[in-house]
Amino acid sequence: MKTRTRFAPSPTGYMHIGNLRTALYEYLIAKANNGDFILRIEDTDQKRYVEGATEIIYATLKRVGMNWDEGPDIGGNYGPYVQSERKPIYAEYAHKLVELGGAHYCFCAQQENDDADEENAVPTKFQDPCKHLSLEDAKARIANGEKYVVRQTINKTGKSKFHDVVYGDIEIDYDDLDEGVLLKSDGFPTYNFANVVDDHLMAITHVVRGNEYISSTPKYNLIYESFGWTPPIYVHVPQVMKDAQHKLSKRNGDASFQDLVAKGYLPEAILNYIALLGWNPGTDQEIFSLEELKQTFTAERLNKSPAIFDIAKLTWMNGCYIRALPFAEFHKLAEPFYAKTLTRSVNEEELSRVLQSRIEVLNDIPAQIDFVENVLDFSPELYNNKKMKSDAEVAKQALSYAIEALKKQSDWSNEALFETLKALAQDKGLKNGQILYPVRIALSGKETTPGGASEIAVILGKDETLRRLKEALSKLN
RNA sequence: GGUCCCAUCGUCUAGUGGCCUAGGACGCGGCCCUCUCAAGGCUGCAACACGGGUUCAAAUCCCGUUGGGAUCACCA
Repeated sequence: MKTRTRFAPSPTGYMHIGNLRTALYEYLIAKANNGDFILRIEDTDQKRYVEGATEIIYATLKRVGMNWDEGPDIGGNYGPYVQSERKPIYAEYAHKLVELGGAHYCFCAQQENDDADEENAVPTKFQDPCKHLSLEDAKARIANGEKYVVRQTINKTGKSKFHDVVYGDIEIDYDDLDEGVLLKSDGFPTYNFANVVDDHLMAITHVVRGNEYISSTPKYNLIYESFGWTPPIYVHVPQVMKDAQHKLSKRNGDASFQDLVAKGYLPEAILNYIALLGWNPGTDQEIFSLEELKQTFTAERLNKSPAIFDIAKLTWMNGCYIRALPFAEFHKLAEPFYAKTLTRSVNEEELSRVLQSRIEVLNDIPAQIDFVENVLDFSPELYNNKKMKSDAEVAKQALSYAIEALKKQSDWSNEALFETLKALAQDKGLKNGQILYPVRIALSGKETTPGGASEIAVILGKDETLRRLKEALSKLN
C-alpha cells in the first residue's frame, strides 16, 4: 500500500512553528517511503476562519520546498480537499453511522463552556438523555424541523487499546470517553468526525498530529470500527514549547514562520532547526537539507518529550546557513538592507564579503554597517589600545602618514591596500597595528567593525577614505 | 479532580543492563589564529528529578514519590 500522509491545518491565521514541524514530519514520512503528501484544509469552523490564511499555508509550504501531491489548488483523485466543500459527504456518513449504532441524534441545548470550572474538578461526564431516544422518534422530530446534532454513541466498556509509533501502546478506559458531537447543528462536522471520514476516504496511511489528540484517539477508532474501516498508523508528536510550562502559541506573541523570515532567518535554516526539535538522526550530523532529511528520517526516532524552542540555537544554525551560501546569493539577500540603510554609494560587494561570516541573521546587517553611512562623533580615547600599542599620539602620526601614502595609491583592492599600509608601518618603524588600528578607528569611529582598516577603505572608496582620514586627523590637532 | 502522557548538562539531544569516571551540539568561559570584530581550531564549566526494588552489574527494567504537560467544547 502506498504511503499517504496529510497536512490538515485549519485556516485560522498564520503558520506557527509547531504546525510547520508537524507538516514536515508528515512530508518526510511520505517521501521517505515514496508516498504522497496531501494538503487538506480543515475549515469546518466558520467562526474561526481567517481570510488569507490558506494563502499563507500555501506560501509557507512552498517556501520551504514541501510540495504537496494533492491539494485544493492542484486537485487529485480524492478531492475536494477543502472540508467546507465536502459537507454533503459528512452528512451522509453521519447518518450512516447512526444507522450502524455508532452515533445518535441529539436535541439537547448546546453545552455551556464554563470557564470558571476549567481549573478545578469537572468530573461531570455528559450523560446524554437523547441517547435513549428511539430512532423513529428522533427521525420524527427531525422531520418536524427540530434542530439536532449527531452525537457519538459509546456503549463499550473496558479498555481501549491502540498503538502509537512514538508513544507505544496506550490504553484508555471507554468510560473516560466523551460522547462528543460529530455533526453540528449547522450541518458541519466537527474535527472529530471530519478527520476520520476524510482520512479514510483519502486513503491516508499515517496520521501525524500533536499529542493532545492521544486521549481522543480511542473515539476515532470507535468510528473506524463502526464503519468497518482500518484505522491509520498513529504518530503523535510532542508539543513545541516556549518554555518548560508554556507551549509556543500566537497568543503569547511567539514567533511564527513568517515572523522569523521577516527577522532575517532563512527558511532552510528554520526547517532544519525544527526538524531537530524532537527528532534526531542518531548521528552527530546537525545540518540537513530537506533532501537529506528525506533520506534519513524515520518516525521511530521521534522523541516523546516536549522540546523547548531555542532561538539561540536557531540563530547559530542560521549563521551556518548564511556562511554556506554562495557569495552571489548572500550578496543578493544582503542588498535590500544596504538600500534601506545607505544613501552613499559604496563598494557593496566588498561589504557583503566582509559581512557574510559576521552576521547570523540578515537583520544584523543595519547595525553592522551604520558607520558606512556616517562616522559618529567619537572620543580620541578610542585610539587607545594597549595590545595594538596605539593611542591618540600614535594615531596623529599614523593618520598623516596614511593620508600621504594612500593619496598615491591607485590599486584600491584590499590586498594592495593592506600591503601599502604594512609597508608604511615598516618604513616608519611602527608596528602594523599602530597604523592599521588608528586608520580603522578614523574610518569607522567604532571600536569594533566588520573587517579591518584596509577592507573598510575598500568599502568606502578612495575619496571617502581620504576625506575621513583628514577629518579625523584635524580633530586630533 | 478523573484519565492519559512525559522526566539525561541552562537548551536540543545520544544512550534500549556492562563499551558511561554519561557522548555531541547551542549558549557560556579560556587559549590559539588575527589589521579590531567575526569566522576557524583547541579547551574548560555543566546533567541521569527523588526514593525503593530486580540484577554479579541500572541513566537504561519494575514500583512509588515529586514535578511538568495534555485532555474532559456544536475548536481543531
